[in-house]
Amino acid sequence: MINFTENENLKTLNHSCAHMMAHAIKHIWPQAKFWVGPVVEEGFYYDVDLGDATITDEDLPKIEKEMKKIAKDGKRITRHEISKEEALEQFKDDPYKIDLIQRMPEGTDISMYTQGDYTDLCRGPHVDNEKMCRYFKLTKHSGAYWKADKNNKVLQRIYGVCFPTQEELDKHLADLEDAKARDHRKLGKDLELFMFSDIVGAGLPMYLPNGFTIRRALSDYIMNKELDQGYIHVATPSVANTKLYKISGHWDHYKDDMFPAMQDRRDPDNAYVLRPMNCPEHMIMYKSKLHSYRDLPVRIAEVANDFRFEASGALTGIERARAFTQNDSHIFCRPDQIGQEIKNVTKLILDVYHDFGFNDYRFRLSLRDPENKEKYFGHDELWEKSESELREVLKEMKVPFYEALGEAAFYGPKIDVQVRSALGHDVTLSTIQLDYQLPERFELEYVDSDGSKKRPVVIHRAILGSLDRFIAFLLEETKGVLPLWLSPKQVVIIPVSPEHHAEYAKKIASELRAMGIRATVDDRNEKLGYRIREAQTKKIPVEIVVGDGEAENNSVTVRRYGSKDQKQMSAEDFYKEIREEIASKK
RNA sequence: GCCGACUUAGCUCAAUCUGGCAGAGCAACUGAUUUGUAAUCAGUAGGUUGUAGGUUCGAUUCCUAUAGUCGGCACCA
Repeated sequence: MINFTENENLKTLNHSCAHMMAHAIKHIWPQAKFWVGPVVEEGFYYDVDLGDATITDEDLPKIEKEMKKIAKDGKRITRHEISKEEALEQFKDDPYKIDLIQRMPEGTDISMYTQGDYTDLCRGPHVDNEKMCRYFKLTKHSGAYWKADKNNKVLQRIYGVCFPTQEELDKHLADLEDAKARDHRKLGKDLELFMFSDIVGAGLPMYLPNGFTIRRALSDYIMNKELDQGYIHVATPSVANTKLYKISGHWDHYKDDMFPAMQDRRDPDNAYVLRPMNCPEHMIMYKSKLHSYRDLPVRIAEVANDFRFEASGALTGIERARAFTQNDSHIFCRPDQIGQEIKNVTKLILDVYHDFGFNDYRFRLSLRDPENKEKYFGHDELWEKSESELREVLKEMKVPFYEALGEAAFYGPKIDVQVRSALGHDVTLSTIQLDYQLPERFELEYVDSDGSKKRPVVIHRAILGSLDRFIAFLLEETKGVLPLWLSPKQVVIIPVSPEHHAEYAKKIASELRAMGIRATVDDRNEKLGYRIREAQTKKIPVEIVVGDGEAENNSVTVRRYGSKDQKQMSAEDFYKEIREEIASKK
């Protein structure tokens, strides 16, 4: 997918197109006042204040029509500069422009761009003439809070894309359509992986047999990886007393994002909540016995159900749900072990991504917002220390990363691994979080070599993130064609004649099942072509056809998903081949 | 939560704009057919049009509320 900010020519063109859209909007709504109209990864947008008017779906074609007219008219786009004072005078009736101008340094000249009867304040650059912006499409619109603050007025935001040629525009629009076909919500329905019900409730996924099979395979996979790395697995309850979250600090910081508490009917002092995360339980578990400095790190891991009352507008299939399953762990270590532990986790992440063949991900160092320090626990010195510890590890490991202010957890900075969903959402898949706060709040200790009590550090980490989000991403990456080892149905055996060959087909299936391979027989009374077609549309990785020839010499005819080639081989050879392939997780 | 839109059979969609008996394909079921690599034929059944109100002689269609879904915004420990 094209990133519009990466190509200077495309960026300029789209920015000019944003101005042309503003030009058109001004013709239709003369009262319109404009905020900003930048080029972003997915194209351009402009934020507009239309007074009491809001943009609806019907408005986009109207604006497009006016834009077409302006483009055809082909006015030159010209630049001139005025002083800050002149700008303030010229835009004195426009609070948005005043806001922008006032933030510019004293004494600087402000550049203005004029095209026909429309003039806008802008840094530029722009194309020479509006006629260059002929090949555009307005893609979506929405309300958007002024300055991204929900207490501010909602402006109307309109998104669009612009290309030098019609062909490129058409290609891009077709690509956007294709992306919709890989949406995990569509694949989840088509492949019968999971479902939702408005009676059960919004954001509460139910995994169907196929989806559950994938979850179990992923869960086994990651737990085995963790066992290799010295993790220990535990299970803790999905509800806890609110006291626990008062100690952890979540009650103050996170209550609004939790499901409402359940009050004990007999005891007004007791209430329980569905847990939004399982760190506090692991803290309590650590604290339940005395730890020697020799025993650290202790790596407590759990595939845990968590519940967060996400805003209704945030729910997105199983990518962001209100009930989900984290692949969570808390590493309790000595301060001198932090670097090595973070390195180990980073390696594990890279290892897992390699297993799944992921290439398109970015490490993000998530730091505190220096403008909003009161949002975070802990003093400056500790934050600076933690942030630089994480930064050092990434540098040392030569993992490319970028830094993002304001993305830290309230208790500490993070290393997040970001991926892009089919629809272009930037989501966190894996996370590593350094935490000095919870050990403090839970008064965790270990006995050091000199016999004194010391405070351990906690590293929170999730590799698959949540199984749910991971499945969503995996589906979109693979277009629903999962690797063999994860496929809910691995092999379907199709007897040429259900009447004559079903017995042999069932024999093959039962031999495969005895090896732990998920095999079924399709001996429905349908034509062979029909059953082949269904195996393909259900994306079953291996289909086997058996008839007289195969039954006679104990062989199978194998065809793989997406291929028209067939290969006849002995059943024994096939068993060997498929077992190796499953074991290799390819 | 905010702005905009959508919700019709198990699924994918018509009919809604302009109120007047709600249709199709696939899937399901029944029967015929007995199959060698992407859809065999015929038939049957399937709906208080998300839910609750309102307007109207009459509402899937118009209005209000509500739930869910979708695109963004905000949020995302």
